[in-house]
Amino acid sequence: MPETFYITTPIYYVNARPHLGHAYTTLVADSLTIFKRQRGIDSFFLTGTDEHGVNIERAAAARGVPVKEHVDQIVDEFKSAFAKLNVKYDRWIRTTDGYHEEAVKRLWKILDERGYIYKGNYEGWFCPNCNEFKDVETQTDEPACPIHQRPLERVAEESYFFKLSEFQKPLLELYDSRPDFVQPDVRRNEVISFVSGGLKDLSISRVSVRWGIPVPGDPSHTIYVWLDALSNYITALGWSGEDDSEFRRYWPALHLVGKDILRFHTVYWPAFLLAAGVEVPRTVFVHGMLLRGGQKMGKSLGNAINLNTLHRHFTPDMIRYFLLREVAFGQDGEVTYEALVDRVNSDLADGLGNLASRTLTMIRNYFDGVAPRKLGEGSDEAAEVRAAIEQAKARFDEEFSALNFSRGLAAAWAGLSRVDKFITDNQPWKLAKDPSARAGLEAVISTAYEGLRHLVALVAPALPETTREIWKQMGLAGDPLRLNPNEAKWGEDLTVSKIEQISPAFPKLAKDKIMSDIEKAENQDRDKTAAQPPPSEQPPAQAAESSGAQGATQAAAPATPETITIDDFVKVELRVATVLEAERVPKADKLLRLLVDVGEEKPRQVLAGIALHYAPEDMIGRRIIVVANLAPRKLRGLESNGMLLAASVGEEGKPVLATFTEDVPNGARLK
RNA sequence: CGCGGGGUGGAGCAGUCUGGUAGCUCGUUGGGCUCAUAACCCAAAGGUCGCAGGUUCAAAUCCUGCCCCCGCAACCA
Repeated sequence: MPETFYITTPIYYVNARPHLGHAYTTLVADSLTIFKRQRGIDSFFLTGTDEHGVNIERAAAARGVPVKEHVDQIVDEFKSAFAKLNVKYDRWIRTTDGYHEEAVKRLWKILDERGYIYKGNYEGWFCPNCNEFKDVETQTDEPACPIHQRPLERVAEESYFFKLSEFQKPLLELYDSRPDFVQPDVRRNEVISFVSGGLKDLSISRVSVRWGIPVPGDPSHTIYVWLDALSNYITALGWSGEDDSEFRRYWPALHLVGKDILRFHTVYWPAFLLAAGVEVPRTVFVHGMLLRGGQKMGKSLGNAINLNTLHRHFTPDMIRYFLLREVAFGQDGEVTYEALVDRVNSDLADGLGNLASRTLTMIRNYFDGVAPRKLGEGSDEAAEVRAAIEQAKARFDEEFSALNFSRGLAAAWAGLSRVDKFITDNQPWKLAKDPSARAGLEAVISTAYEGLRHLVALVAPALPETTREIWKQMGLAGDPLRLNPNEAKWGEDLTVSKIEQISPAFPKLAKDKIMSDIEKAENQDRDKTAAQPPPSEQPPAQAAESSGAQGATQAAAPATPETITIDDFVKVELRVATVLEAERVPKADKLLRLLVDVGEEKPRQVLAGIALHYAPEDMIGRRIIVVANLAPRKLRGLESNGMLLAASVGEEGKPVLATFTEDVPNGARLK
């Protein structure tokens, strides 16, 4: 059977706008597909969108739009974002596609028939953003999702369960017998340790969610979105359908996923497949997160890299190359615009682009535009160049196959710089002035051209657009994206057409200007974001990262500055108070326990998260403003009866207490 | 003992699994060259690889202990 290659990205959850994180995984998959296709491997690249779940339902409702219309819009955004990045997937699956829904139902039936599904009752906490049930210690009345910091929902309902608990052993055997099933090893260890700790049966249906695939035979339930979503990897290929030829041809897959969705792909998904008697994936490769300022991108507003800003200053190839070269795939990677500009300038403009430019210019000037193909006897140094290129090709192949893109590209660039050195060492511009050195000149230029030809084909997966452009400028026929660099022979016969036009493939970027432009754009974004209503009012703002990457958290709806009436305002009872006592709350970094006199009979206990900026002793005797009619809330086991007012300063939201400069009695009301 | 990541020349990082001359990009200094996108080539300066022990012929790498930084979570009503 001929070798095939099937690669998938996560399907992206349509409650966030496409951002660099989505782009990252997708670009990697695209490049890897090009790499495989060059080598003659029958390949299939799948991506798509995950569109079911409570959260989507609610987001649509909040916008007052039918759910399908809502998701259609966001799907379009994803598609156009990827199109702009020059991504060429083979299929885009949507979990709302009819064929997918039918196949998921069939999967359910198989699991049911095989006895892995039973009906029970579920009671617990659910995060609508993660689409996951959470084990939380219920210290407070309203536990929040550890990832999204938003309130969890209490769910107590009838539910179907999947007997995940039966798969602890089979899964551990899988990890053990197939070390490459989960990669890299750090992740593998993480999963093994998780599964070793025991597996509970998994709730796989919801009665309160309508936007989903109905459970066969019991339409009051919908199928758990992760069961629905994960299935896409096989349903996309027609698994269990009328025509399952693609499934038989391409499955099992290489799944690229981010570390945030590790468990779904390495525990639940193979368990579902084992239960259904379907072959498990070939490999789940877990990549890291893109970071900015050491933080997961998008976490705090303002640090996300905006795709539009990126497109204004950089071509898709530059973005793609940068991500592949700069970030060690599998690890977290720091991403900055400055690093991007530097990379592009040194590797692409000064490196590849300049080598092409100088080589082609000499061909035009000395050979009337037709590349010489006479390598001649070949000096020792020419042989070295050839060896360097061969080595670059071998290493590139090895590293790309192992998904070490960064190292592969570094190897290619080592070859590139060997050619640069060769040109400089041999000074063809001097040979050109000496008619008797014609043969030598031909040999030098032929060698440089040949080196460039091999390198351009080699790095095509990382630079699909520009390598094509350079290829054309070089007067070469065919498509470097379809050429197997390993089959290209050194000095082989070629038809080379005359070099027509030489234009820089990568113009050098003006760093200072770009940096200042970007800064301006980012400040504007920030201002816009700041003007948005609070998250609870927004449609799908928070990113539930089904992407494996991180969220440029943006509002999907236009900003509508909210106003309140005077009636709303008078509901808030602000009163002057004096701090009587203050102390740190044990084991809490940020929390102070205050006893304040609000002019009532008894002082009140109020908790405040200001301990990082105010020492307890500084607080005593201070006159402050408290919100007096706020519902009591327990924090760290202590009841807080009110909230004190403070300005929130800077990005970190450093608190600065509100106070009076004149004498005001305790309990005085503010209005 | 909450979880995780990290500490490598001025900056940012790789290398650590599989011990064996400490590498890359940027920056700095000097030189060369002029075909090329003010680019390319050569040379140099610059590192106790967080600290302390241990294993070893040999440790950035393995083992033990410790220090520091950064996220996340628990607390920011």
